[in-house]
Amino acid sequence: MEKTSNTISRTSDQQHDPVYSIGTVARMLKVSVHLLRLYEREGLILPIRSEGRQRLYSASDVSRLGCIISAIRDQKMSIASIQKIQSLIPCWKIRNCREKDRIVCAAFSTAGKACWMIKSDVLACGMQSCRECVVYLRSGDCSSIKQFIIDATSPELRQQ
DNA sequence: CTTCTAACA
DNA sequence: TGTTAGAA
Repeated sequence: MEKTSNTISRTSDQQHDPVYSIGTVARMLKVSVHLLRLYEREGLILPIRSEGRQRLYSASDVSRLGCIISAIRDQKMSIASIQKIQSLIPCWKIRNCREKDRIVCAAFSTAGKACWMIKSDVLACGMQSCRECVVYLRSGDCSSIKQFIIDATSPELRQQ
């Protein structure tokens, strides 16, 4: 079952296929390419790069960006506040990190940055590509992120 | 298309 | 601070 997997299965998944150029995404979301690059620098989005170092976005990247843009535009959230919320996602729970690993993990001890933004060699999960990690992937959908955290963390926390 | 810097509201 | 404009 994919519920217990830490990565999304990769069999020509249309949702996660990186096919859109930055210009295409900018046109789809009605924003400038400059802005999309800023959001990437700030760690809000992780597009992959083609061999020519050009950004490629998937369909889920586009909906993730839609979520971000509406948070900034409509809900008047700042980039920093989005980063703050993302930094509070319990990745150690979601990925079932051991206690002794979590204690020394840079992703756990760093405040204000999401785990996928942290470049450190002391990441407990040892994730190579955070783009394919469930913590990053499932946190992009504003409408289901709370349910995702409930499902992904231990069931004993659910009662009460 | 890319990164970088400067500037606007 | 979010966003845009232009250089190279």
